Amino acid sequence: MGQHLVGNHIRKLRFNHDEMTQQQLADKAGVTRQTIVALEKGNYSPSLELAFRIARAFGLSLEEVFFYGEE
Amino acid sequence: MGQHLVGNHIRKLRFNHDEMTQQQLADKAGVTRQTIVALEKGNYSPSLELAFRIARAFGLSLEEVFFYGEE
DNA sequence: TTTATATGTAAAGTTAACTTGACATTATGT
DNA sequence: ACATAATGTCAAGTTAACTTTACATATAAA
Repeated sequence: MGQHLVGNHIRKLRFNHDEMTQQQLADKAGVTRQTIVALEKGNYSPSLELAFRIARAFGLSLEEVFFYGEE
Repeated sequence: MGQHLVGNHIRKLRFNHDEMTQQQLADKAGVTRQTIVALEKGNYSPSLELAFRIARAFGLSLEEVFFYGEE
């Protein structure tokens, strides 16, 4: 796990976008729900490829979903 | 390795930015030169964290360096 | 009360990102 | 001719992202 400098707004965005559930987002992004849970908890940061798919699921750019360093 | 949907402009950007060498970029991004070589060759796509550090090394946003799908 | 949906958590396994180390090639300069 | 810097490539090892499975809790609806 270590300390992660990458954060995200996934949880917040899920509720702003049709109240998307973890499972729905996972399906759209092509990962398991556990992965979404881990990302929301900040356990680790995603691969760049997954980051793109998640941003795409929200119709947003990478940097609207993920940030480096403190918010 | 697999097929990667994520591409980058690293090699091109290196030459546009002070003709930065692979080693210099690696140092700035905090990885080994082998990692830069692999990324330029498209062997794999970086972690999101590394993607941020590389973009930062160029003073660019993530999506100015990396793209999803065909260019 | 029972059923279904959404979320939380945990642990073991797989895979891909990244490291380490080593050597080859090419070009530039002395 | 020799040295040095930049790049290419290969192989084995480590670690973190991601999967799979499983069970627990909470809420709301029938």
